[in-house]
Amino acid sequence: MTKHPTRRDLLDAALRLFARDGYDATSTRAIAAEAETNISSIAYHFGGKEGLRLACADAVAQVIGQVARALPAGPAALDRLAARRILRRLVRRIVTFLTVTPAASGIVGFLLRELAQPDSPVLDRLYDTLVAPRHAALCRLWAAATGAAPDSEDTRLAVFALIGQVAYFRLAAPIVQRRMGWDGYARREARAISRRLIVNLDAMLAAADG
Amino acid sequence: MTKHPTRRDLLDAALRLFARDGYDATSTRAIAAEAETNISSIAYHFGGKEGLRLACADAVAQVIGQVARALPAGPAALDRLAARRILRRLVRRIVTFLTVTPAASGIVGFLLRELAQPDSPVLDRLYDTLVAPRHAALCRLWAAATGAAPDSEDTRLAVFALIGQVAYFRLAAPIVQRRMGWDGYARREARAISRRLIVNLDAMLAAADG
DNA sequence: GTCTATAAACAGATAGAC
DNA sequence: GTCTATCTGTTTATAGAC
Repeated sequence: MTKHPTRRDLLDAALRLFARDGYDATSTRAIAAEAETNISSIAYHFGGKEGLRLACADAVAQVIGQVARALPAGPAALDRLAARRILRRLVRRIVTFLTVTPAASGIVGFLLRELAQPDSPVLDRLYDTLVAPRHAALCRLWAAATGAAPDSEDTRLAVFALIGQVAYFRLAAPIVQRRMGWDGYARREARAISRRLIVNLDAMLAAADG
Repeated sequence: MTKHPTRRDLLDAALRLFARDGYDATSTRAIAAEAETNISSIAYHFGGKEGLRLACADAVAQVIGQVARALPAGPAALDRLAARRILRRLVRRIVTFLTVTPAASGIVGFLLRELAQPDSPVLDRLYDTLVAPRHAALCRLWAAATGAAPDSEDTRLAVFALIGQVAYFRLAAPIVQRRMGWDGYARREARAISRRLIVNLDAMLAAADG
């Protein structure tokens, strides 16, 4: 055995299996086998299956944070055109990440499964450190791009709708790919999705101009 | 005990629990308890846990079929305005169903969990009887409303994007409601979501007019 | 740090009384 | 049809050798 089973291997394996099959459907035996180590190493490194789940949540939050780093953090004033440019870049960036990045399937699959579960023990952590600040930043960007109030109900809903149409392509990937006749997501498919979502974004922005 | 435990009770309980916690995380004991009957009645009525899952899939397909019944089945020619009217009605109808119908949470939750699982044994059935024909009908409607080709790649993607932004509000309901400061979805919330999604739909349609 | 072996709880399925 | 009781396999966690 030339390769040492490590903490990192377990984390990668767990993220992949949690995303594909769900937390409960994934046994620690399967994770250990995928990581090519033994079961008890999970308890050693993470304290147990639940600890591994929380570690996955932290890893996911970190990666998503990187992808969304194009978002301006502060409430700096942006003119309309600059804000719209950033929004378009973000949509393209997120679609590319969701489709062609190899680890994206696991990361987003894990995230969406946890978010769909109202009483998930990792939801609080993910919401406070990831969802709330990023969504607020997107709302400020949307407000700058459209002239709407950043805290208005409609602004927040518009941002959720924007996120929703992007996220759906990863969430419902099996049926999307089947219906499109695609074997998976690669560069060409990412471009086709990106193009349509940018059209939609521009249409929503144009509608805001009255 | 005035109420007889029945097949229907088991189906309702299973749908609710499968949607909330996922298939694997739901034990037959929990289903039986929720239905106020005993475990072995699952085997009696459905042959086992997997049979109950398939029965849930059939029930879901039937209800969704009812909600989408406003969709024209045939390839009858529609003028632009009529097609757009139907599209708007559908969006409102689906949002209302997703938010205020009590059973919607269970039905959609179950559906989305199954669709997210590439190798789910019920995916094939749901895809053939529900997803593919409804998506195709929506594509024809979209084509009639915009002048695009009903089978073009972009038309199919546009329809998925449209579905995605609606579905997201049910899928990510926990974070949406937390961020919006909502206690749940009721009439007022459904109207707010509907209003934004109709704005987006009209914007997308307007963009198609060049 | 990594392993084997095992404990204690839990799963789904089923036999058989009524 | 509905129930109790139980079988058989699997789960997570852990004790302890190395």
